[in-house]
Amino acid sequence: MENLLELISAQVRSAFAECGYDEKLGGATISNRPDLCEYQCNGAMAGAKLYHKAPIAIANEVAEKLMGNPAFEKVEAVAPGFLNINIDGAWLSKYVSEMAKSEKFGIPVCEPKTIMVDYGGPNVAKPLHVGHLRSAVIGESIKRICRYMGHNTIGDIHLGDWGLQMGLIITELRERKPNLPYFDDEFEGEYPTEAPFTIGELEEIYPTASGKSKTDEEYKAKAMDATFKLQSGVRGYRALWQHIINVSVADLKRNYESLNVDFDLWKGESDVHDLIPAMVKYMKDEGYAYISDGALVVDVKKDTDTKEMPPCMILKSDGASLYNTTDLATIMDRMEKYKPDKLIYLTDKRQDLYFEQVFRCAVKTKLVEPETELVHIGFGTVNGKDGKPFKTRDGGVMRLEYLISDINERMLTRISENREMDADTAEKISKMVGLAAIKYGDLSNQAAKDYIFDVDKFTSSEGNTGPYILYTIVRIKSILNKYVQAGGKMEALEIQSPVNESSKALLKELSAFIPAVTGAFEDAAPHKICAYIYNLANAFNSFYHETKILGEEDETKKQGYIALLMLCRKILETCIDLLGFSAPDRM
RNA sequence: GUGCGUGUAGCUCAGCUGGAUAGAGCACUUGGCUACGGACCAAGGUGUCGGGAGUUCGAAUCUUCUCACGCACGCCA
Repeated sequence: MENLLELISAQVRSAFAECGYDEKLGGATISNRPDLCEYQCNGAMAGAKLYHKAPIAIANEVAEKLMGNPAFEKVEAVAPGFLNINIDGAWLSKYVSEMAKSEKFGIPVCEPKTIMVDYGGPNVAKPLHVGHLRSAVIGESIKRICRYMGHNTIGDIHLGDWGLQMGLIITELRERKPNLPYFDDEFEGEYPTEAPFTIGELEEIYPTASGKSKTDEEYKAKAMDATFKLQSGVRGYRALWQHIINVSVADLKRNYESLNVDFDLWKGESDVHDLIPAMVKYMKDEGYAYISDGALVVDVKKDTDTKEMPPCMILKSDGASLYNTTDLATIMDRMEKYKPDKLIYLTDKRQDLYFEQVFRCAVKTKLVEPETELVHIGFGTVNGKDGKPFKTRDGGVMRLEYLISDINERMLTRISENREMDADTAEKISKMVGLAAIKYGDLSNQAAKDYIFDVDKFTSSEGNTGPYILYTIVRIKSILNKYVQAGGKMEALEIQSPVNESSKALLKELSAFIPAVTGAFEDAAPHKICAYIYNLANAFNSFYHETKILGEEDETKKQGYIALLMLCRKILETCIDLLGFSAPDRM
């Protein structure tokens, strides 16, 4: 379906053309003066210069042509040359009614592309903390938006499961349990299927080992040796590594599940380890890579650069691979296996320059097709109320798990204050509302900016918050429920023409669904969906307070309201699903 | 030093492909359920859009200079 603004613009454009002006002038926008009109077109003012005519004269001519157009209730030319438009109620309701019957509310069918979203990026054996929140939450939403638009979308977690960190863990394990068969070079039997540690131990082992390596040179050397042995395939080390992955991934899955985040692929850095030698050889053979200060690099400078652009490093001077190497090998692997048209990465914005280098390198070395889109979405920091990075009270790193349970507890208290329900249900609902609070709090901000994680604000049901959106949905569900219980039918209901200002306002908001979602997709900006549903929820609540719905005696009108509510609920639910959370039946 | 980002109401944030009087929410004040969820709704005041200059009929938005803060700038990820 065509977006409503486009339909309006099309009418205005042809009016401009009929008057002998460039039709490009006819673009309409939502009015920024809702007290004067609903939609506006400013083309007459832009046209004044082109045609050496007073803008108001042009506007008058165009307005004249649009008079009597069934789509409009009012079109007037206002000094100095604005075209003020009000849409016809019946025409609008017909449009919205059409939306309600269309697949995906009329989102235009696109030519499907393959899009890979690389997000999450946790390291194994390390607990998730606040820093992991944004990548997961924003990435999940972008993935869902791409998918909803009709693209073949693949989410990959891109685990940090290779390198020195693994060597550190193995070293520390060896210190503690030297008698394990994994460390016995003579051992030729089957290794145990059970891991010799729990997730709790693992989470403690890594920081301990990391701390030791910073002060103890000998220990560090051991860790590097262990890393080397692991990477060269020593059997016991590989078996131990597999245990670490298994234990850790099981825990990660549980954590991501509680965030309603799921990945299609659980690939990691280790998956491309074997591809590196061939890739390096290729880059050398084709003359892309050369030695500089001992390291192997690819130049990625461009003539148009206004800034310094360091080369992209492929191998360190000791010959070891690094972050760049695995990322490039991953790109190569993805191109081969999935042939993506677009790759989207979500990381901290401090990696902007890094990704620019990697992308340029991938293009230059032809790892990707010239038309492959490479996008890095760098997000800002999660800060506390003091504007500094979010910490626990004692200044430590905040574990994501604790952050979530804090919020859930708060929601649980709120629910118990307001409703009577059994403990299990209350807990379940508090988790749903808590998740909405966290995700909406994050997603309603522009990704690139830092934001303040304000627990009081996020969990409040007043203002632009997740709980407010959920409350609105729950309210609609409750009304619809009552309607059904009273024997009302849900089928073949037609949305009727607006009866008052608030119902027209609601219809207008509903009609803005298509541009809201397509806009969020094009800019990879979930906050646009938040802004949209906040407006929609407001419009619904105003309508609700002004209109008697179930008490309406005119049956046609009443059914029209129910149809309106059903659409409103579906659109809200669709949108929060795109954001990555869902609404309970009660709260 | 070079580059990137940010700066909008007391606070948290929208708006940034130029348009009319710069918007929300919170906080503050007041009003509203014998109609469907009052976790709601309605009404009210708040601004050198960091500052200067320029382009334009018209600038928060574009250009340029400048200030403040943050970040990144080859062997970390």
